[in-house]
Amino acid sequence: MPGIHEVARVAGVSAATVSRALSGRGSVSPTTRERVVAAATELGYVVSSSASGLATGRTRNVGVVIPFLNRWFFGAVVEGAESALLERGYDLTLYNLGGSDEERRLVFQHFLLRKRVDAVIAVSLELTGDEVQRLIDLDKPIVGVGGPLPGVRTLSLDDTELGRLATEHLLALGHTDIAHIGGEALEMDFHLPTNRRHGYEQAMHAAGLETLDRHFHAADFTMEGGYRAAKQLLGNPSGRPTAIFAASDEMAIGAILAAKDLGMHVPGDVSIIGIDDHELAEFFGLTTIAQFPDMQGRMAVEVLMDELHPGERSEETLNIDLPYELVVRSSTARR
Amino acid sequence: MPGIHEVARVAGVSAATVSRALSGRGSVSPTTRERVVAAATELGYVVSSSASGLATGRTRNVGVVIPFLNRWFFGAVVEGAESALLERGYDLTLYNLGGSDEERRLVFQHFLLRKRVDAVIAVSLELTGDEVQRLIDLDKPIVGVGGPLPGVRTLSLDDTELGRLATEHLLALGHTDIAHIGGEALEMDFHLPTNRRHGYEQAMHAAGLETLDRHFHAADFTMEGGYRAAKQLLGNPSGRPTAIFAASDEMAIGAILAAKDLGMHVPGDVSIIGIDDHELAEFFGLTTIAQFPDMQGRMAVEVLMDELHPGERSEETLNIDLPYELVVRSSTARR
DNA sequence: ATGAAAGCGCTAACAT
DNA sequence: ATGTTAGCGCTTTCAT
Repeated sequence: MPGIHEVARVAGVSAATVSRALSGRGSVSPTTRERVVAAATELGYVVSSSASGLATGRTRNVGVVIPFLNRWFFGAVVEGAESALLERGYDLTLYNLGGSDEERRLVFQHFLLRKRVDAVIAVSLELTGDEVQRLIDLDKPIVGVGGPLPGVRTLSLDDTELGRLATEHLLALGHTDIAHIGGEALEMDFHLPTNRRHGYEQAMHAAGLETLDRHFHAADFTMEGGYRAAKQLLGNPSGRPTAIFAASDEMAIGAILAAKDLGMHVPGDVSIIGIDDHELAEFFGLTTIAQFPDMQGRMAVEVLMDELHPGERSEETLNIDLPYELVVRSSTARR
Repeated sequence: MPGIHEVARVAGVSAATVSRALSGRGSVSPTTRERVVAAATELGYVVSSSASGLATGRTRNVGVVIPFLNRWFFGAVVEGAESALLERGYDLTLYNLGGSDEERRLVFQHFLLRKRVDAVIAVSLELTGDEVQRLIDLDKPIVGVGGPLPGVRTLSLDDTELGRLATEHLLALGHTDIAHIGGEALEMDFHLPTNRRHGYEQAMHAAGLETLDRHFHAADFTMEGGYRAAKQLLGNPSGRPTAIFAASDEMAIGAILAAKDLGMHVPGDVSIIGIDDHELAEFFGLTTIAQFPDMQGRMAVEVLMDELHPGERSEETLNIDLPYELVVRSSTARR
């Protein structure tokens, strides 16, 4: 493992010049640069990130903190972030807070803080004021995905608007008996389920319709939860809704399967819409509102880079609305 | 951000003693240790991993290289590895090779090598001899999950045995017309699909049965692929199989949905078995052979730690067979 | 058991 | 444009 001095020797220059030539900082004549690059390549030289990090205070490494990895949404966000970081020469170190509170404490007390990361991306995580403060104290940029987090730049969806849009799609198709499968309000998820439900209620009321208690069921964002909720909703032949808006695609797919098991046709007997554009949505012909988690990961990286390398225009918006898009497939139809 | 000297000052000792007290290396009297720990806690001191890494040559960081993140199996492996690493005070930096060859080249030439990781876990990845050699040259332990990799310690399933077991389960239930939905042989997946198919063939032949060409379909390991393959297999009422062994749960679930769409009952008209114990398997009542990806991640970490901290007994086995288990649910039944 | 001092490999002022 | 030099913050001999 050759060091910078060996490269310097081979190229016939000083270590400082090698550093400049390879990092692009400072000026180096084209010819020397060429010789240095050649020497480095020949020797297979790669900088030591510890040494470079110690000297500069920058690690070229970003910490990504998520509540679980093994869900479609989170996996996709991480994937997007990873590839965006790689392009910029950054590494991604992953902190999965899935487990215990102990795990969470550890990550904050020891890991994030041990000068290993230059910045943090917090996905769907409600950080305590204290946790945020520690990071701010360290001068480490943070960006939240799925915020908002107090005092932190955040990318988030307008969940109320999403709920409204989904409901309006069903209303526009002539449905009036529209049920909603919502999420249980989890601490970690901010007010996502509540906001989507509000959007649903607003759209219903704006259309002059009542929202019935028996047309709402809460589930846990899984296929099985959606299946069970839909069985309840559709089980009683009298007064069953003609359309269901589920707060996630997995629940919506569960609802489709429940309808089928009840001998109903989708969308003939009941229209179903979800939110996500989950990888399985297309296979099930699910109409949904796409969010783009991988793009969310990429965007988070871009925001960070703005703060890390304050160059041209750095937007000062604290909270950025994420894009979404209605994707109409075959699970919704006119009444 | 206090440094080690500040802690030393507060505790009234030298920096060297702080280092010893906090790292556990070298001897420190219990009372001094206590004072040091108190001072460190009070100041909120955390070591700089760059400085520590530079001084010791160890980073307490492990690189995990995977072909995609956003598949159940890989997510689970990473989750398992992450939590095992966290427990041991290690970080995990993630390299997702999903994308281009360029991405892969970058990761190997620049990232893994830039002295940022102490070891590498390669999941379901066929590394070239050259890639393996570079890592070995750097004295970085590697362990493969889903190997085998040439000259590398590997954890892997006996896929032939898995194929045989799944098939034998169906045979034991009295089935003789057993079809197989296999995987396309992908470069990245070693010979996994081929081996599972061999197991199927061996079990059939051992039972004195023929394997029919029309009872085999290859798919792409997705639900949709399994759905399509099953439609082919079951579409023709004459000569249709009474049981299907799919090489993955996602394909098996696709097959269940296909059977239902054809008006067939599972397991009444057709028994279906998969491999994985995917998170959705229970919901679909799928009989399957469980592999335990999160445990695979944990085991990979343990093997690495054995090499990183050669303590007591370090097994010299190059290739470790992973455990699996038949999980019988409601998708298989007697003929 | 503890301290002093050398250095891990690089970068960034400062000179030239 | 390039070289010299002084650290970055820790760990680890080597003394004591």
